[in-house]
Amino acid sequence: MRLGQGVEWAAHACALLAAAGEGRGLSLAALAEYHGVPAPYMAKQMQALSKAGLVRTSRGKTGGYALARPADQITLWDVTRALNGSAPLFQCTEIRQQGPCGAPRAECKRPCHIAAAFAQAETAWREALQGVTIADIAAGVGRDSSPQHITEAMHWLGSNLTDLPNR
Amino acid sequence: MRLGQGVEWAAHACALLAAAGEGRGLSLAALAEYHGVPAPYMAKQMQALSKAGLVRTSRGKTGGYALARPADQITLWDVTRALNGSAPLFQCTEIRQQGPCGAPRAECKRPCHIAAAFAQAETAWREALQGVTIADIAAGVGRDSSPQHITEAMHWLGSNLTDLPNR
DNA sequence: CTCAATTCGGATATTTATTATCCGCAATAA
DNA sequence: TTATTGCGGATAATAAATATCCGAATTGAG
Repeated sequence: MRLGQGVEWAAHACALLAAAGEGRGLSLAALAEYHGVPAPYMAKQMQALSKAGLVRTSRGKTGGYALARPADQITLWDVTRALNGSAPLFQCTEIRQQGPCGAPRAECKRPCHIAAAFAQAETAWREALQGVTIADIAAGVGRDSSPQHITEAMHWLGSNLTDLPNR
Repeated sequence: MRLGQGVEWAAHACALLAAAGEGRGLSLAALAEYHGVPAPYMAKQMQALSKAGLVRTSRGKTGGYALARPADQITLWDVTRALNGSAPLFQCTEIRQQGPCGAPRAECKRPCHIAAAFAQAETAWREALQGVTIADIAAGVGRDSSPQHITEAMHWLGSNLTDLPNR
């Protein structure tokens, strides 16, 4: 089992958009080029973010993507759910009701203990992701990078930024 | 993304073996029949449990499976890892090093912040599963079942149990 | 001690989901 | 109007999970 790598791409894209600043965005081509990934597939991830309301878009000559709300109000869980869906990791098929000694339906009002345990574990996972925002990620990256690298990246950003209309 | 249903089957099988008692086991055919699942595929799950050392096996005329250690020393994480592997849910492909502004290797000694956040979330998930044992599951099932159902299941167990050699 | 019954174990097809891509349509700014 | 951009559905290629089979090993009975 493995989380789709689209989640990774989308998270990096959000972090980059956070660095772009409020109301400013990047085109799909710029996002794909910055991360060195194929544009058509990156498009799919960005569309998912748009559909989930995490980014806002503008079409046309100066179109592109920008964060729909401040970076400290977008969590990694939001991104994960947008791309990977919110379906539970563990899906109970109620095999306790099958077989020669299957439990009668009357005793199955509450979920199976195994399913309940997995649901609780998944909640712990989700809450951990909800505690990390895109702003946290962006701040961390800035802290780890050398001033030289930051200058280089900011220059690249400056020549690719686009102002999005005030929604 | 979804956890394989083999995990569910294996967890139920372990709970049933816990009810069988110390040193007693069930054949593959019995395990499959009890849960109403195809035997050949159940075999695959049991083999994985055996390979991970969670159950011990005995071949021959009176062979079968039994728990390798007390049920309160086998956690749901053990079962999950045995069947699903211990590979991380989120696999970082280090795209921060790619593209025109790729981070130099010298700044990538520590893991990417996004990967670190997912690793932390996965730890929370793992620790939750480590806190639930097969004994907990078995006790919970017993608590939820009617005396009538328990009697029925115990009778079925009694006519299918097999004593495994003292390893 | 031999043989036959019964089991586990690894290797093998089939099905399903994910990944990756393309092209026509709608929308926007110059 | 026109060039440019994102959106959406449809479509191959790839990986994973599912389901199954047959050989090897072991045990109990004869």
